[in-house]
Amino acid sequence: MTKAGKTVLIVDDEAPIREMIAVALEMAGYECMEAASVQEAHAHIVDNKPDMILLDWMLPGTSGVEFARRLKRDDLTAELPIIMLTAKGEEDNKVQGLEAGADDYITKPFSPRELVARLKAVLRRATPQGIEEPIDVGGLMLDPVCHRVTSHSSPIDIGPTEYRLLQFFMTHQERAYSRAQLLDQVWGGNVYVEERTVDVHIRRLRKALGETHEHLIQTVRGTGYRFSTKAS
Amino acid sequence: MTKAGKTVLIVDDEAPIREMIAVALEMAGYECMEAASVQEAHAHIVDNKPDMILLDWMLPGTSGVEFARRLKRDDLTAELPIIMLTAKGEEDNKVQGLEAGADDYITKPFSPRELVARLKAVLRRATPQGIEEPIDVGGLMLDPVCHRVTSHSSPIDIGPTEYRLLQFFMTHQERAYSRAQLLDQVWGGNVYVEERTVDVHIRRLRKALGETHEHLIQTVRGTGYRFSTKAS
DNA sequence: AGTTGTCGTCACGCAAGTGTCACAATCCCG
DNA sequence: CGGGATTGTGACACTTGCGTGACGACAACT
Repeated sequence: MTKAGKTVLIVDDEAPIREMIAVALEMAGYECMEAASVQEAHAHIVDNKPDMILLDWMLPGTSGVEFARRLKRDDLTAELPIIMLTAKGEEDNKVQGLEAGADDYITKPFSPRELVARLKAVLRRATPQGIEEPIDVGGLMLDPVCHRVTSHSSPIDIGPTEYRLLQFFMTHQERAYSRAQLLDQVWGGNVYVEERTVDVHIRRLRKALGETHEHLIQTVRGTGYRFSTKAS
Repeated sequence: MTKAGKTVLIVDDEAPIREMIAVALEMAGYECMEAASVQEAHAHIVDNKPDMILLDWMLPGTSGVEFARRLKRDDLTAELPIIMLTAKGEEDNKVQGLEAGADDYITKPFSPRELVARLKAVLRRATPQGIEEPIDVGGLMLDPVCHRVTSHSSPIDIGPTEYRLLQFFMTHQERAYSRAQLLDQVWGGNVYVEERTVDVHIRRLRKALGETHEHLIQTVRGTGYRFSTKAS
């Protein structure tokens, strides 16, 4: 299961360094964008909306710190996580950097491994999860917080895909979806799988739900499937 | 009902300074205890359980930083807020001090007012050391006060990390956590370790719990883990 | 010095999950 | 009541994720 690769904007005036970082990050499954100056960076941020920024301390023109501070002041970009890069021996800048709003701070040289690890940590902290309420439909309950499905409080064991499928259905009841739509919504956009694969997972889900609840998933012939409490 | 005033332990080798600080704090409504050395301080911490520590940078024998680091490493005292005191001109130590685990940092000389303000801020931030009741789940008991885990009153030997992991689980039952979330909550946000490390500690914990209780920690495939009394 | 205990990482192997196919069952419309 | 189209179902190989043991690094203590 490939999760949606996060996009990272690398801001550094030295092209080789940018390249090196980009390669490292792409190997770790991230999307990369590069900018050599604050102006370029700003443009990227506006129209490509990266998930986080790697920002060099020393930059021509506006310095990195200055830029960081500016980003943090702007409401639109205040939430954007920033990791500052700095050359060795400038450790004193650390406090200054963090106070400017950077979320973390790495001194060059660093190992790709460390970079990726910190990046992960920062991104992890930055993504809050929506408050999720349990959904109950006639004794069939799905609790996103516990990641659990129960039928009259006895647990139902299903695989990850069936879980996502059921969750999607329960949050989108009474409406018919084509196999293509389900692939988009449940499997995630850019995966190529046969449409009939949906059928198989529907089958597995029905089986797991048992006679009590399987009728909730209805076949809409020639179209797809539908989750409904009303009989068809 | 304990009295409202928080207890502050002042650690400094110069008696006049300790006195001065003590007077200032008592006027602000705090209880004070004084220690001239690390040994004294340690004794006070163990049997008087102060709410926070004012720690001088320079101390005879073990230095203040060293002491702070030691306190933060020990689970029993890790939550204790620390404010470091240092003479002017040693600002470079700031980073070092904060990294050792200090929560704030004041340079001498300082006004009583500033001291009290910062102290208040730190105390406010500090996790309220709620009355820690033992948690019992089907014979498995974790006692935060004694820092001990027992299965039907026979002790279970686990490492610090497994202890924190178990404590987190027992105070957050029934809910599924990703490895990333566990790293945040149990390891602390600013640590950079592989996510699979969680697996290993889960394993060690399960092993230590034995067949009697290991089923309490459930694997949520594709997501993470969950502590639950209900069967999966 | 050595010893002990804990931690983080890795490599291997197994088991669960996934996607695809072939065939059976069913539907729908002429 | 055929016959083509559509969906249900079981089986299969392939992939992925997790459990597990081992190992080196490091710090604290002897």
